[in-house]
Amino acid sequence: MLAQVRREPGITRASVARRLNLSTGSATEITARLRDLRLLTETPAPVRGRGRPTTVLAPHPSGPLVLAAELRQEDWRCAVATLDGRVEHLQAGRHASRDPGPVLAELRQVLDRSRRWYGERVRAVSLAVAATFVDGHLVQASNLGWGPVDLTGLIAGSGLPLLVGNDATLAGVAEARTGSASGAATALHLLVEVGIGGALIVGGHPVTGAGGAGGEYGHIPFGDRRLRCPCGARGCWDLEVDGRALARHLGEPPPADPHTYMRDVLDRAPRDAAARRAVAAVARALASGIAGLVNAHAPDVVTLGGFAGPLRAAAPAEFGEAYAEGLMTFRRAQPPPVLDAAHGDEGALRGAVAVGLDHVTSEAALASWAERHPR
Amino acid sequence: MLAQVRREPGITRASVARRLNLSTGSATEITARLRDLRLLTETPAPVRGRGRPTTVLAPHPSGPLVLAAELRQEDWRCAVATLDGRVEHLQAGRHASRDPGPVLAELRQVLDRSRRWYGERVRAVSLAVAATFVDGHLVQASNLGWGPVDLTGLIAGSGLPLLVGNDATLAGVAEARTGSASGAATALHLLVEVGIGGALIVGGHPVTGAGGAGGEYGHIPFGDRRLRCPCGARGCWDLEVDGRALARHLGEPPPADPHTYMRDVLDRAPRDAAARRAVAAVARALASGIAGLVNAHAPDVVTLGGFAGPLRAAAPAEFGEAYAEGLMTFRRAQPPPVLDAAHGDEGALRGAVAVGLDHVTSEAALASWAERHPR
DNA sequence: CCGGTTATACTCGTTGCACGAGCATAAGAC
DNA sequence: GTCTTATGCTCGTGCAACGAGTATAACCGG
Repeated sequence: MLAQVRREPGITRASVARRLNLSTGSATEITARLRDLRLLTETPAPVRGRGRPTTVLAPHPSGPLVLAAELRQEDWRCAVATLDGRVEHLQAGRHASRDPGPVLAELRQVLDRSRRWYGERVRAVSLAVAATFVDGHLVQASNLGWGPVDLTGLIAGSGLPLLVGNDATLAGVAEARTGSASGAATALHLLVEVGIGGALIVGGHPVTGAGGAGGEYGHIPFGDRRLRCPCGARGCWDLEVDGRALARHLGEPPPADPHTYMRDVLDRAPRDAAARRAVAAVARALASGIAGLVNAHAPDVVTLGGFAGPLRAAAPAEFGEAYAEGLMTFRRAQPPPVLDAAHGDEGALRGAVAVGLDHVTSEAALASWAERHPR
Repeated sequence: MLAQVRREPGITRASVARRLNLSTGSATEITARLRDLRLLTETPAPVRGRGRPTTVLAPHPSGPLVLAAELRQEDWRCAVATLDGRVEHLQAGRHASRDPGPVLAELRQVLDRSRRWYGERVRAVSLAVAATFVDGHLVQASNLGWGPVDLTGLIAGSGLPLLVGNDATLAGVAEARTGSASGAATALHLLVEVGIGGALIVGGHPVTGAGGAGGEYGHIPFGDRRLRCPCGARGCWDLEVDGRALARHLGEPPPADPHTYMRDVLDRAPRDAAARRAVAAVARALASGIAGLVNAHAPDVVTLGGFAGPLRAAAPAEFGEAYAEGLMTFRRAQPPPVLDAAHGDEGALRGAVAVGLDHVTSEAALASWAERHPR
């Protein structure tokens, strides 16, 4: 029932019962239990037509919460979410420094303040970072210029679970749950920022492999094997689809900030033929790689985040052509649609919220919540 | 409990109870129910040490069965399996023709005979074919030289479910359940025959995407973009890792039968320097692609089927080097082990059995079985 | 304003399933 | 021959959901 409330916030009790094939008796009983546990409340629903009015199910005003935060290249954000998945932004800011220490100290302050404010209601803290994680440990964040960093200090002493995840993976989760890929059993999300990240989402859950270290789609060798990637491998797709690739095509030196560089080139592409050609080449590399991944995984839908959408928009013909050419013939009749992400740059944060709520509504977490709120 | 019996055939009732944290009362009750339903039988277990002797749980002698068959390039096989996953081969033979009609007619005869013999016990028919399936329909079997073929005729009129799957995918399932990758949460299986197929197996289930059309790992563009693949795309990995690739490296024309050709080249590689070099090049292409997939999916283990194992064995140094070079630096400390498949060329058939048993032990199928065997 | 219609909620007895405590049983150990 | 150990069986208990029947709250039409 909690899952249903999350899928359709503002749903009425009667509809939930229908969706879950519950008898009215069971619905009564279950809602009463959830109300007593301070998980849900019922408020009279606006009446529509005949029949006895039903109630709208909503998160309990003193029910569990998830704190979610996102660390991006230049800034950070913090938000709080209720059981229905509604997100309220709390605070945001630019990093005070390029080093992990001050950045984490600032985030810790914000999290501490929020925890004090919401008290026992906070049941999990969920973090999205543009970084590679192995077994919940940040091993590398090339975007932020960080090596291995211990994030557990952010909530040390609170006893709360700290959930961490890659930003592209979490954005993919958000798209699959409530975004452009909602309803798709298998979805592929690709996020171009500096390099390319992504995730295959099956049944709403990312396929992240051993230790959650999967989703490094940027390091599949779709590119030129003569190019060495900072990751250590050769021919990485990463090198073909971001600002560094644009600079190579334009015969310019590698940009210090590939992110800003790409924005500039995309901006001037409509007027500048050379920029237009470079963008088209990158769009082709993106589309042809996507086609390869579609061949391998047959997603129902592909979603594009970050610069991936604008790249396609800037060279739609080349993108479409390379996508079609890269597909196996039998897939060309009904290729998976390639859609722009619905969540924009909120995706990673909303994905972190989703994962946090998954945890909070897990069997075990609900049991521990029930112990604290007896009767 | 049925799942546990399948995971550990020959397990005793007492151990099952321990594994599932069942009280002795529940174990008594559940086994009694399953016995009455003709799903399990209990036979006295060989005594070991003190204590009251327990019983071994085994499939009921008139319990449900799965018929499994595999269609390969030149031959076919048919087997029957009980709930504990034990497989008994029934019949095998070479194809009478290269056309689907006679081949399917022969297989249909064999299946019909088996169905008559086992009667109502047969609850599913599961098929492994070296082919691409979309929504359960065979759309292409380039290996067999078939286009779209309707397989439902194989069991028409029986009312049984026909489960179909790609051979590489099913072999991967077998490896993940009971083979070299058993216990791995995420496993990658790669099968080299003509071209390369594979599957990512998460929690024992293949990630097959929309309509089950995934797993076409051979058509990821890891290769030379100038080469056009029969599949319609360019630069497919397929073209780099099979007999056709060996022929290109040896400067010979594309072989009519890449399968036999590869066996020949592998055979003479120890004596023939040119063959050795060609094999090494192919082993490198294989390993470097595997490394790319490991970067993307972070499997716990990679298993090699078909010619993939022999290719590595013929050029272990080159394979290992290309594998390591293709990995992201942070993965090199503990790269996923690359193991030869444990099931050999039985993999696909055993995978088909596994999928068939999954179906037979599903909630719905057990309910329908229970209706037929009341009390 | 009042019975009829409709949609939903509440009550209560029933059912299914597993648990746990206590007792029974079958083997080896002393 | 008893003791110990491991397991199986019986039975009363509890939980969760169901279904049938009843109650309630809105609209509708006269």
